[in-house]
Amino acid sequence: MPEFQPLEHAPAYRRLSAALRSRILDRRLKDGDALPTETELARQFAVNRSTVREALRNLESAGLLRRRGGGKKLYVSRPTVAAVGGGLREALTLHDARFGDVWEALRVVEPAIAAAAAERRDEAALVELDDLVRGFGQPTLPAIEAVALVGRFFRALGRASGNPVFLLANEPLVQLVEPSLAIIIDRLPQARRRIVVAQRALLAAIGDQDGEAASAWMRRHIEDFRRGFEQAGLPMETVVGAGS
Amino acid sequence: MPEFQPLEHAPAYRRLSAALRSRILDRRLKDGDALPTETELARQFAVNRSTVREALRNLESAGLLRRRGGGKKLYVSRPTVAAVGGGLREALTLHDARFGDVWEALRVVEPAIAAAAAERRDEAALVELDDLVRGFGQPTLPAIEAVALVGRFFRALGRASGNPVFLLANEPLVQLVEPSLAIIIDRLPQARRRIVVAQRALLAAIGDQDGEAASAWMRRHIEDFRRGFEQAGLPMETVVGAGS
DNA sequence: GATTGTCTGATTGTCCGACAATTATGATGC
DNA sequence: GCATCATAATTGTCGGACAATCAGACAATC
Repeated sequence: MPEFQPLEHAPAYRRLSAALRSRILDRRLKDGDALPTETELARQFAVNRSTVREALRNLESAGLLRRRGGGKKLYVSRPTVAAVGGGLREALTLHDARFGDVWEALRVVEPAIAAAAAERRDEAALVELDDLVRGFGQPTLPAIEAVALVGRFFRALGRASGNPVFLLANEPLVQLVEPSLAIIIDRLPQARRRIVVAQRALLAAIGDQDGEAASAWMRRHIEDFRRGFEQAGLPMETVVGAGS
Repeated sequence: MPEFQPLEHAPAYRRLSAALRSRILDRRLKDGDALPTETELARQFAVNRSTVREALRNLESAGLLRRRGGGKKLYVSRPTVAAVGGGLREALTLHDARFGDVWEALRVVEPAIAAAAAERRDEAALVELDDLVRGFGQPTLPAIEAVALVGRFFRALGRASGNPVFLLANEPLVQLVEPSLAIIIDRLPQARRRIVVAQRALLAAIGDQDGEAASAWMRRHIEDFRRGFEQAGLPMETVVGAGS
């Protein structure tokens, strides 16, 4: 005998946010559209303004609504890559992802991203990557900024891949790996040089639209990263995001 | 001269949710802990209960707080895989991810998951996979349920991989692919047989802890999937999630 | 003893009304 | 046309209110 399902009596603020969410997902509310005022929404849905506000907070944190530059109006928006990636990073942190887990994913995903970027890159992406590689090459760069540049390099690769799925998968990995990378760059003097070499080789392969070479170099780059991690005295079982 | 940053006067509900969020992330509030009542929170943070509620809605939709089985109390929780994956699916839908993009990611990620699952699977995972394969083998199964079983097969693989990063990367892909799979199973009579063959081979490889074989079969399985998609008359440029 | 009914207090969901601070809007002057 | 300013509209936050319902204690019933 099948068990009964608990009958659902969703509170109004959730029904309301679901209603707005579905209107956004089916594009009846497009990216960039301004939402009516809270009072107006309250009138249309026949609920109190407080209820409307709870529903809005719900959608806001999902990245479906956003405030533009200090204004008060809410606009429909697509979740930004950074926001979605941040949520994923949070989730992974709370699920006790270890560095080894992240690295395993990096090893799988990044070579594919590099290959796709090589095959689909345009001129603008090439220029951006070149700038970043050049910037990282400067030996006087503080560690913090060096790490940030590596992050931007990986993100630029993600964009150059032209695949939004890669873009979104890439982001949390980069976010999770940045703190570890800071430690490595801080402790291992040779780390920077190895990164420079890899980045230059990647840039060349991408310039040649040689996906195979890009993928191979990225594989090497990621392997290097693991070695650096271990040489810096950090075990692969380290839980990522523990320090943040 | 660097430009001035707009000074941040974040509204109270956002500061409050940030405060709670950081307490959850640094484990001062652990998974499973019950939150104080809204009135008590309002007292402690010296804000109005309405403000507290807006902050809570914020965390609730991020999956950091959850209500347990019909109760009223809120408990700290880790975002579920399904919830995070759903958010990712939403984001990808709004970013106009095409089937080809999803497929490209599948081709990269799933073989790696299969290999990891083969190497790290335990008995329980093996039994579960066997059940699912057996269930899918029944020829009288309605299409809807067949699709659901395929989804559960992929999810079980993700769990068996023992890598939370894979688990979370897997989920949105499965969610995005399920509708397409339904169409394929509906239109192509041979689809089921090919899936059964692939699942059986995967199960065997995983039982043998043969990561190489599991990876190879999964690659074939995913290639099959693309062929099925095209034979069903759907172009790879189809925007996924357009119909939902 | 286990289940069911009843009471009581606490808590959530929702509403109403209010007001200061800030932003949008429209009129005004150049 | 463009800058300036007064005015209206909107958000953020507050206080209080009340019905619904949930948790726990206790009594009644089988």
